[in-house]
Amino acid sequence: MAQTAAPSRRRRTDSRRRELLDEAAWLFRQKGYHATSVRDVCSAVGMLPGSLYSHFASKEELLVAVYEVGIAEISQAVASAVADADGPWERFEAACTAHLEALLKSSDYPQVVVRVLPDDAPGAKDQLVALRDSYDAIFVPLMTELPLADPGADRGFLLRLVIGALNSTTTWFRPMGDSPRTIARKFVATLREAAE
Amino acid sequence: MAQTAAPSRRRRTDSRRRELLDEAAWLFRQKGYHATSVRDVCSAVGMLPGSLYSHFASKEELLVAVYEVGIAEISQAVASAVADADGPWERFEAACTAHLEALLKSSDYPQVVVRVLPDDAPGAKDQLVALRDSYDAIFVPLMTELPLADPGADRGFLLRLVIGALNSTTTWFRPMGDSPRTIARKFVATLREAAE
DNA sequence: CCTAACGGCAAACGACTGTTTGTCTAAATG
DNA sequence: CATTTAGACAAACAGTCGTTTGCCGTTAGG
Repeated sequence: MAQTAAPSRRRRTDSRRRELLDEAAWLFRQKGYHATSVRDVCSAVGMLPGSLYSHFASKEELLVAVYEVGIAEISQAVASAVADADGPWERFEAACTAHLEALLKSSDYPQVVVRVLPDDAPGAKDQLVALRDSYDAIFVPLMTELPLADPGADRGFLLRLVIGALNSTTTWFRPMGDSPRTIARKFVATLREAAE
Repeated sequence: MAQTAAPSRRRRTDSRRRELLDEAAWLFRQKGYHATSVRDVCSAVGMLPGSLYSHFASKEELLVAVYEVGIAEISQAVASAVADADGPWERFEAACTAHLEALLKSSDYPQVVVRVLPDDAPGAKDQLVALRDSYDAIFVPLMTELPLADPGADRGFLLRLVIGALNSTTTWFRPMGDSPRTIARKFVATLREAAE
């Protein structure tokens, strides 16, 4: 018996907050954290710079909020893709496909997580690192269940290289080239031949 | 009959210029381009901010100079390592080893090339992109001569993933863990099993 | 209906940004 | 020895940064 009727007030301010988040995600992805000013974000949504502080306590907290959405989006995409796949390699490929699609299509949020390093916001570094780690944790069981040619292979080592390779696609990906799904298929095929 | 005797004056100013470059490389690698101010660099070498402009026309030109050293260092390391190796896979592994050692040991310069994106300095973007491309070109022949299981594999695609994976090591590499040489060996071994 | 709360505006805060200027000093050149 | 040259200093430039403050209008809750 908490909030029975959704307050329309809350809804209106939330939409304004969401506008700020969307614009911040776009700008952070495009120009990076330091090259994006609070004034850039606010003017893009038709707001004065001081008004942002009604929604976020600081620029760093704004970044954390964008990070949270980005991690949530890509985590959910990967988790549900994995749930629909059978077999270790199939789950792994499903995860890679979902990862790339979340990163390269639709939303700006996940790309912010890749582009903006935790060190860029020293005051929020711990939160950003924790968010990144929470995502990596999704991949860990997928890697450990993978039947590799060398069962004693360093899975943590492979995991970091895999995620590094996947994230590097943001540098060179072009919509007219291979689709994210195709990239993931080629990528996993290469690794799979090594394992069996 | 140009400069017969090396002027000690020139040497003195060059060493000062080198100090600025070294400190800029350290700071750019550590905090990024935008988070590093001209005052940071100058005060680290005991200089006033305006004096930097006796050596570099702008902050962006300073970045370009650091980039050039970084590209030169890693290019030379890879090229000479490749020259000493026989066989396509051996050359490829030698290149990866040299790449990682140049990136993870000794110098700060190559890491700046990985961390600072060309978009961070819009006025120098073309120069920075050209420098990056000149390095990638070293790897192209190594990839094309690689005897892969699928001879029709997309070599350019693989090249980008390989470099992305190698560069991602800067995020998680710790000196107490695997050495750059060991990382390169494990990495190439995984790929090689896939190819033969 | 009243009142408390809140989003947003307007304006300014001090700190810091990259860069320019004019002057001084010391070393290299003829 | 006289002259040129250039690195460094000192000081300031105009602009931008993230953030704070006081106020106003609207709106939700009692």
